[in-house]
Amino acid sequence: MSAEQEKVRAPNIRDVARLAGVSYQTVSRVLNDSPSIKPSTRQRVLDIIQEVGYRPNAAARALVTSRSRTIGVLAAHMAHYGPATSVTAIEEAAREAGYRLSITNISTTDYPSIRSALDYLMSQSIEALVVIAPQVRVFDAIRELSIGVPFVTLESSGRDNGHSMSVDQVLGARLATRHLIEQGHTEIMHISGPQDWIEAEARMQGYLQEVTEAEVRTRAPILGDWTASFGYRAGLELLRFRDFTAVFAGNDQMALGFIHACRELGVDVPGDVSVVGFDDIPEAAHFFPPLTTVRQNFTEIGRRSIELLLGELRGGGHADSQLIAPELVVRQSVAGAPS
Amino acid sequence: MSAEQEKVRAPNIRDVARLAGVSYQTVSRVLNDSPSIKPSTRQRVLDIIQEVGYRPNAAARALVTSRSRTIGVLAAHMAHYGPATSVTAIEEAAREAGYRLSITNISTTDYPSIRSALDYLMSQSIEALVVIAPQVRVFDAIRELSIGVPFVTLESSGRDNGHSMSVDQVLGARLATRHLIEQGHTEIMHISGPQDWIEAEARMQGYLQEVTEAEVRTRAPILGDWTASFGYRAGLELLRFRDFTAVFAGNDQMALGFIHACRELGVDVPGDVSVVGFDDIPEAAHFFPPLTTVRQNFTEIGRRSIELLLGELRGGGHADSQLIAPELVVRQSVAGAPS
DNA sequence: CAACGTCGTGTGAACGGTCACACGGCGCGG
DNA sequence: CCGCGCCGTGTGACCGTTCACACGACGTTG
Repeated sequence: MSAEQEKVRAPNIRDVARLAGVSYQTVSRVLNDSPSIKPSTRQRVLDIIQEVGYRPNAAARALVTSRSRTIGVLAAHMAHYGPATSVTAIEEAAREAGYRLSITNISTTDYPSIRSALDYLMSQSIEALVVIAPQVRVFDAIRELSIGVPFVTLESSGRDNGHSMSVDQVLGARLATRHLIEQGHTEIMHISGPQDWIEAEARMQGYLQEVTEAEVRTRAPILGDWTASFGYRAGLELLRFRDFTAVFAGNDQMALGFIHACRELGVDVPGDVSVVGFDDIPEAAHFFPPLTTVRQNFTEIGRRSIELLLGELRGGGHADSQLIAPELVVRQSVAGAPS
Repeated sequence: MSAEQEKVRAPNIRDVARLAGVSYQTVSRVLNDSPSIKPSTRQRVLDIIQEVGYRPNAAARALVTSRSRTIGVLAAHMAHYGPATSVTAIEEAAREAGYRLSITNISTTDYPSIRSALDYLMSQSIEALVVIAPQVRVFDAIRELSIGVPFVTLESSGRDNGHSMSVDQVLGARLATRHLIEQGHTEIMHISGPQDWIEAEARMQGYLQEVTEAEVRTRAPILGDWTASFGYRAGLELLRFRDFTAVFAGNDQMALGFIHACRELGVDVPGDVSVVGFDDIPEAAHFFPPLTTVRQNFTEIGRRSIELLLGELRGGGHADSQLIAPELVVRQSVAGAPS
């Protein structure tokens, strides 16, 4: 009976105006802090707003200004560490700038599913789009559907379309591979991510570049799926022929799985085989052995992607792609090549 | 010059109506598939819609119906495995039901920050709210701010407010502890999560209950922060006195860190000390040793929370809290107590 | 002292939909 | 043959805000 808010319409701008003894336009001006308004009037309006708990209606605003103040996020595997971390940063930056986010996750990357996700976002009249779905297919879809809003793609280095914001995957992979080579390894396997992921491809390129440059024998990478389980199974398979002394895994999870397989087969890491991962997930420092890996700053990526988008939204001129440098984190999963 | 869409206003419902030779109301009826409409008319309208690429304007709809079709999500630590997984499921379920999500993440759980997050969501006139921020404080804030929409809290078992949807944390903790006891352990440490997390508290309760029931000596749990690093440091500290033979960690990460410490100090897991975790993150199966842990189905939680909210939104009568059973996953980090 | 710019404020229309209601035509029962 | 109900469709109002423009008062300038 006390808090029985029986269909009491929320106060609108005219209610506030009436109570403050001004016109609705004046209230609107206060809301959008327009310069020419008498301080005393402003204060009076502000007081009333506070008093009645007035909240501007976002829908009405969006309707009349035709600006939704919404940024769409299209993510694949949003639950993974990297994307999730970036999304968090994106959300924070967007909120700070007065934008809201509309996130959608795609579980499969087939064309219809991308299309439907994009449709879903467009139907909310997003003003900009962030894509964290680093599959080649997604980019094709975006180009093809030619969405009419500024967009930025995360984690898509190498595929420079003028709208990307990513850690330099190629460089990261080179760092990892070079580290292995510097330790004297000449037989280096690469367990890659899925072929259609741009990140996976870029890391593979980096590996390949470094390996050929150092005139070390190139080996055909094996294509995984990012999971620890795959790393484990791949390890079991690979270790039947001990014709390598080091492994560069496409991410930390696969590295973990691989190490698991090593242990099960009595192969010592790093004694017999050295391993380096990619991402530096928070757990990597506590793997056994603590994993040498390549750190990417996902937060930075997220933050800067919104910055870029916002700039484009305001300024007009669209900013260029940016590449963020990754960092090799040396721990204990790499040793010199056994003789 | 080709795709130069110079400020061409998107087609609206009246444009479609004109082109189809009907009134705008008829188009509206087609959109909301109202029953009484001649099939031929409907088809004609549909064709035009397709042809001109008409998209109903969500803002206009929201304005007139005063239904935003938006569900708010308030998350703490959205980048963590559990929340991220739940959010993914929530997103999918919501989208399927024609709702969109507005997600906001809080990094600190002080009152102002919760309040501002809630404000942010309310200003978007969300129709319902999902809270994945299992701190006591958050609940108090919600109650106090008495948001006028149905809400559900995830991961808050034990704190039954009639709106929760969670895995039974107490049961999970009992399962874990009992498993240890059944293996003959009588000196069991518990590394808990932060005290103000409801989950942490519930797991501690479960541990305490089981331990007292089995008439095993109770030990004061140590309060951690969920991170692997904490588990590691705690391990280093704890292992100075080897007065326990088993550890129940509040989550898998802390278990990992603890095991890391063990290894560094030459303590064998599970030979000298048994360890069980909580969550069953995908990596847990590949830890060394593979971690015995308690699995919670985060996807199920997310899915069902939306189901509950949707029911309340449609039906009216609000559903009860639900508890989902966790599952003990036995791997290799637990052995019998050393004599 | 008239003309003019500036300040602070108000008025009408528009944004793109839905809702409530009205309306003509047609089949059917009394 | 008239009245009634139903089917399919149209008309006006309204949701809550901003935009374009107008307007009165006042101070300044020629």
